[in-house]
Amino acid sequence: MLDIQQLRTDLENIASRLTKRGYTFPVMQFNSLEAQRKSIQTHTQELQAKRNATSRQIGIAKQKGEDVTAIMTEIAHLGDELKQAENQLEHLQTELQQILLTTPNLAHDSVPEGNSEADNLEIRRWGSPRLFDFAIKDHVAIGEQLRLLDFETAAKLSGARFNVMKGGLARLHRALAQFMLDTHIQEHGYTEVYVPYLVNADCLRGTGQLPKFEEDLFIAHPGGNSHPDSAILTDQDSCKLHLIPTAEVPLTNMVRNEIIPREQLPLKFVAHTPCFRSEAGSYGKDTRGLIRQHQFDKVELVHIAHPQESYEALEQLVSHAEKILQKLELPYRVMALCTSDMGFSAAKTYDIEVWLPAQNAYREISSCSNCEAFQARRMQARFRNEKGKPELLHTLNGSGLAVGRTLVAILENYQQADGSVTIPSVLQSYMGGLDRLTIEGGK
RNA sequence: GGAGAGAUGGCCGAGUGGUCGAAGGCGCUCCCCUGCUAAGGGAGUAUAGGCUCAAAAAGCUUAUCGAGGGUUCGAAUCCCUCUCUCUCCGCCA
Repeated sequence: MLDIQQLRTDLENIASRLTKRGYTFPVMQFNSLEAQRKSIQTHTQELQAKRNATSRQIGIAKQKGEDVTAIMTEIAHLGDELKQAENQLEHLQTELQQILLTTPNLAHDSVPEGNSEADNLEIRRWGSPRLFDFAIKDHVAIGEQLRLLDFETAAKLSGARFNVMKGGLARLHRALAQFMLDTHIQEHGYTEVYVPYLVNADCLRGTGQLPKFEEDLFIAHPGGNSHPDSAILTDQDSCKLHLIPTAEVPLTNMVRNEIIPREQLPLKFVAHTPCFRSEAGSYGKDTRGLIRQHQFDKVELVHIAHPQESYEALEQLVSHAEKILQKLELPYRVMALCTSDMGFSAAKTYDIEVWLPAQNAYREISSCSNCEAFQARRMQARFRNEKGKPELLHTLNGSGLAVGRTLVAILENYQQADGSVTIPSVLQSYMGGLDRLTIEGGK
């Protein structure tokens, strides 16, 4: 959420900066609502002040035993007038709030301008793609031939965009998550956190998924839709829980409505969770394989930082995610997303893209963003600054990494001519010493 | 699932219709006193808005006592709904 003060005083500048992100801010509507809000709020508060003063007088008069009927008749219709004004004001505030809640964050000055992902800027590359002297298979072919990856069974259980992994592959998947968590808590100073996978609407509003992107989420009603309360309470947040689309949501919302002591900053959290996404807008995209699933695991990194330190924190966050790929010896590149390619809440985003031989391309495996105060303002997440006053924090998040996609990268980059897959050396201890996935070993 | 108790400022805690944004205490900040330390005296100490103002400062003002409704001229206080916490019983991975 943007700062409404800033919008009032610097509207044209902000609107033009949002245009660079491909967002058209409703300037006229905002101005008109603001003008109305101003006059009606002033009017409302005058009426409230009058009511308060009069009521106080009545109290004093009654204590003295004086007759109050004169004062009472004087403000007889104040109540109705006030109620009407309050209703109008509330209506306007809601509309303004709606605009604020659906306006994306402003891009940081260092973000490259652009109209599509083609305008993203490559920052650096690490490693070089392996040369193959046999026909490269994609991860689906590799996994299915090893009989460790089973989309047919997954479809029977749940439908498209789900997967079933077995044997060594399931274990490798688990090993990856463990390895990532261990690296972040032991080498990068993160606090491991276990979080709920179902969260309330306030959380999703806090991180920016709601109200704009509800169609991307899965919703869970207690007792399902036949729940006796669901008919009446459908619109209320209380009976609606959403499956988390990323652990960013619960991790970041841990500081919602909190004031964090300065000396505790930065907070660095890591969690391994499943993520659930409806992928409503991506029909026909990445339909093959593990790349785009309704359910996938991710190890998520979140920083809660002092505003002056958040851009330094972003660089650290990216380097922490990169470290995982380096240890796994997977080639990757780091991209600075351009203005039009960034997510709703981000002020600046780096994507890490891993090399996938079968696609002959780098594909996103991590996205690391500094949201500055955008989420913190929605969440009222603050710290006590040097003057002792509460001030909005900066929040950052990044994948460290997406486990499913990392698995894809390992299968494809470590595939062998005989159809087996060697296991990266850092993972072998997590696999009971196993160094290779084979058909025989998968049983 | 059954029975009961509760939710007040950074913390503890008083407050059951009227100058209550809220006593008192702790903590914190500043000042005074004091060889040092300890003790003592005084002042201050919530948050988010709005308006005035070029701006700062300041002033005026509104809202907030778990959340949302209601009653009332007036609600921390009364009524309703919800959420959460605690105690006891039952059930349970």
